[in-house]
Amino acid sequence: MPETPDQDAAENLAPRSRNRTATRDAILVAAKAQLAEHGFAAFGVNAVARRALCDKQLVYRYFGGLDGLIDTMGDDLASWVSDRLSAGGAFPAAETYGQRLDQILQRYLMALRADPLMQRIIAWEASENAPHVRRLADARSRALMIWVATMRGGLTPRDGLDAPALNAVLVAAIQHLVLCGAATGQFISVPLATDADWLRIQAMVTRLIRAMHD
Amino acid sequence: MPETPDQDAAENLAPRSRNRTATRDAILVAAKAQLAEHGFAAFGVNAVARRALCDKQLVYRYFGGLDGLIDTMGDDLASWVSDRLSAGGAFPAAETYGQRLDQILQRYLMALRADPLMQRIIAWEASENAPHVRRLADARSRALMIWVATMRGGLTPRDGLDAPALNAVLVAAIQHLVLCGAATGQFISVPLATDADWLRIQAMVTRLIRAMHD
DNA sequence: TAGAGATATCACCAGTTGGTGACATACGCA
DNA sequence: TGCGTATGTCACCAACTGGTGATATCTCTA
Repeated sequence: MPETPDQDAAENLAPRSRNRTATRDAILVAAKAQLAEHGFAAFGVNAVARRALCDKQLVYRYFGGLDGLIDTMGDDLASWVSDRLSAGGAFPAAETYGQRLDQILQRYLMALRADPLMQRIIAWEASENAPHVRRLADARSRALMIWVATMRGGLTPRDGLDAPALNAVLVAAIQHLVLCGAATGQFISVPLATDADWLRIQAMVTRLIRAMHD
Repeated sequence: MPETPDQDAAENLAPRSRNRTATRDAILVAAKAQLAEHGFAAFGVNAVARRALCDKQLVYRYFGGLDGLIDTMGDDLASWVSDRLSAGGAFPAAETYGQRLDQILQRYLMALRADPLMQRIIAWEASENAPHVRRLADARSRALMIWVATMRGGLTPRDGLDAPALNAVLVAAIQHLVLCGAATGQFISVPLATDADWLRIQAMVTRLIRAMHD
């Protein structure tokens, strides 16, 4: 992921002096920002507290440590995911399952590209199997699948097609390309920086879905 | 990735007392083993030296620090990649570019599944953009592309197909699925543990290639 | 206004990290 | 044989980590 300049300054507006819920929120916000900007390698109690401009003791008091904090982030994630993914408004009508799947995956790709926090969580998920990561990843995965189920409507895939396997392949490809694109701007010599670059990938996804579903 | 029990014992056979090249090799072996087993989060001068059963000072003396060590690992990687990928012997004859691509990707998937070190490097590559990681990743990517070019033979993709984009999508999917499978044993509810699980994915890859190339 | 309870801060711990300089020891060459 | 050098070891540094107990300070209630 690209290194962004530190902006460890206070990202809280209110004075928030001696206000428990406000401090708690500030810590949560700081945690998300820290993870999004600096990745899981630099994610810890000290870093979060420093960023939230409060003592790390409060992280222990209000969340019971990093694990509790991560769990809380996971709880947040559900609504957050659907917010981000629904940001583009309702889908246009789709006649086939394939068309709807294409709409879903295109939107997922766009949302993921614009969302460093989600990228970081996915990268974390693919790198480690520590229990807290699992919980975060599960929360993310669950939220995603609920959203997909909602968006699918009454459409069903055609017979003789291993739809779950196809979905896995396409979602995995999208996630990996977004991660690598964010990190290095390319993938096996295919550029992944500009919108035009991504249009090639998006077109390929559409083409693959058409070939399998139509 | 699954946690494997520590086997930090000596993985060196010879007494290797006061033998520079042997010590150097031992450090290199230890570095690879450390990265493969415990991931990049636990990868550092201290861990490697501890594992190689020597003083960390020697890592600095013989490699000029972690960066030099990683660079040397990258140099090794080239031959290592082609060794692993060529392990299955020559490919059977292929009539079309699509058939050959399928053979290549199937073998890549198998090799990757069996290779924790490569998995770790890929995960690292997708997570960070630090300069040393870049060099490792570049070495890996370059070796892979050389191998693919060699294996491709004189076959060419058909017109009107964005072959690089298709390759990017398929390789990305394979890498991501292998990573997530190794870490959690599944991906969006599709199991990725047994050989039978992977057969579903492999069949889907074949099907996608056929649809695009034949 | 006085006190109690909540909120925040500080000081400290043991352990780890990356990194360096000084020292001991064994080997090979004169 | 003795000596220089390559090899290996040890001790140390500052900085950081996760984690905890004691203390200060504010706020609200009685």
